[in-house]
Amino acid sequence: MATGRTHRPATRSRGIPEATVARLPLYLRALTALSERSVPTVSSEELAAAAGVNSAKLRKDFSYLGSYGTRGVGYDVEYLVYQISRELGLTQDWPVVIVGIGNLGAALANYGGFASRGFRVAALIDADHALTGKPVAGIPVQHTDDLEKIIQDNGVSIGVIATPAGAAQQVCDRLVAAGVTSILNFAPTVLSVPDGVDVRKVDLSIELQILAFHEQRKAGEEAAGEAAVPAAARKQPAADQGPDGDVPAVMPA
Amino acid sequence: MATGRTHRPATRSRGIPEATVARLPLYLRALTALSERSVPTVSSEELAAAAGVNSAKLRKDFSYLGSYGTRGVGYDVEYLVYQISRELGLTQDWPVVIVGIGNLGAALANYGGFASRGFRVAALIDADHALTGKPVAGIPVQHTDDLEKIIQDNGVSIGVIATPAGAAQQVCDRLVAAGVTSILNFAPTVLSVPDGVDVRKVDLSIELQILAFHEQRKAGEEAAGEAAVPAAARKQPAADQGPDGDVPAVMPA
DNA sequence: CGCTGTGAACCATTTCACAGCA
DNA sequence: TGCTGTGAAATGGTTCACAGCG
Repeated sequence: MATGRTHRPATRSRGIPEATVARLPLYLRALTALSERSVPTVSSEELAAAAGVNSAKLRKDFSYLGSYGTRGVGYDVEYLVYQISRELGLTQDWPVVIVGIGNLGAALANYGGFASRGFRVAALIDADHALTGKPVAGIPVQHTDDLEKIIQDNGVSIGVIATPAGAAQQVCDRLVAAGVTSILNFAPTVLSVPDGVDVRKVDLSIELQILAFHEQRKAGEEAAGEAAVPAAARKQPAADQGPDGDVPAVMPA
Repeated sequence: MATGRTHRPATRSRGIPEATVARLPLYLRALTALSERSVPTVSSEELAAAAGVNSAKLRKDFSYLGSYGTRGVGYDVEYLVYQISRELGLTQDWPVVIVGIGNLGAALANYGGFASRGFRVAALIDADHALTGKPVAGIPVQHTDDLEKIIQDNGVSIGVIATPAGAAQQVCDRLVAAGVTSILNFAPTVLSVPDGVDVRKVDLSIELQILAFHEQRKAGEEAAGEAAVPAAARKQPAADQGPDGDVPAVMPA
């Protein structure tokens, strides 16, 4: 979900639904694997299984791109790989900067998945002078002072923020001012950006919390009756009121 | 969204929409920040701004939890923190294991956001004997051989997979067999799991590809020269290199 | 009066089911 | 005949707009 105020009201011309765009990389990955095994064609059923979706959805998705299949046969793997790559803009080179070279930033710099598609880590940037010049994943870290120059010299339009939360907005502002128009944010903060700038966020803690929600519910169902919930809680900075079951509760204070 | 074949047919009783659940951690984070600043109450408008959503959505979301606000006033911060925490299951302790202690696994182990909520890193597991016993983030890495025992001894129900793609399904199967019912997957693979097991995935490469799609489109619009997005993005025309020739993204390890 | 809570309208996405082509 | 491509229905989510309460 793009976070920024990026609600393009009506994506003119080739309006591909956002949900479809989000699945294209999935199809691409599955197709790439098939391509490596020299599989010439796939049916929507097979490809859907490999991508983890159902076949009707896949066919509908592809129908937004055009009619690239052959009835009675399926899809040509190589051809589809190319079409999807092109649609995603992966047939061009995307220089990317990573700002914040801590544990996570270093992991990202080393992540093979970047280079393998159209992405290229153009620079690593950190505010810590002690890191400046030190190579991480074979690339010397540069100092934040030079951020603007780095962006401009490399024609970077995509930035990755892996700084602590406190620094993220500031870094974001500088990236945007320097010309970056797409940001992948790993810092646990809501970034505000001007219109026209896309932000996507990845938040580990949020993902875990969503899992916890479902996990909790499973535990509840399991113990059919009430009064279940194992030895719970160790958290309680909560408000005065705070039994367990949801009392019709009225606000305290 | 949860990836696994986890279509629970009818979430009875407290049917909180998935989309709402996904936003609760966002609200919680914003509320926690307010709580730290000792702000007693917030309006839906203010809280929505802090969480990066609009106020109508926020109010609708909260209405699924119950009526925790006061008309004419707003929401009591502490009380809401408690209610949302409880709803998400964060009032209990969730031991988590991280499998695959490469760059990413180490970054995750060091990630403060885990511990700060109800999550506790119960164990780090890796297949590399050279790592066994070595402390990462203060926790000694254990060997994959002991995976089942570790899961059971610690009562772990949430597992994080940060292994290379090739090992992910196997690790997943073992985790599930040992009793794990929620998985956060960082490996670029579609995991198949039995019903009742939730899988969420985080894929860096996919996020970047989605950004690239929008970025490419911006470049196109710009060329059309309209009274649109001023964004001064520039990117290398880039050699429209071959359609394929890319390697499957493999996670660092 | 101000702000929450919520029915109802609206919009996006998914699923169904089948027509139509190779 | 088999599988794609796609209208149409169903579902899920968002936004509107205002009634109702503190």
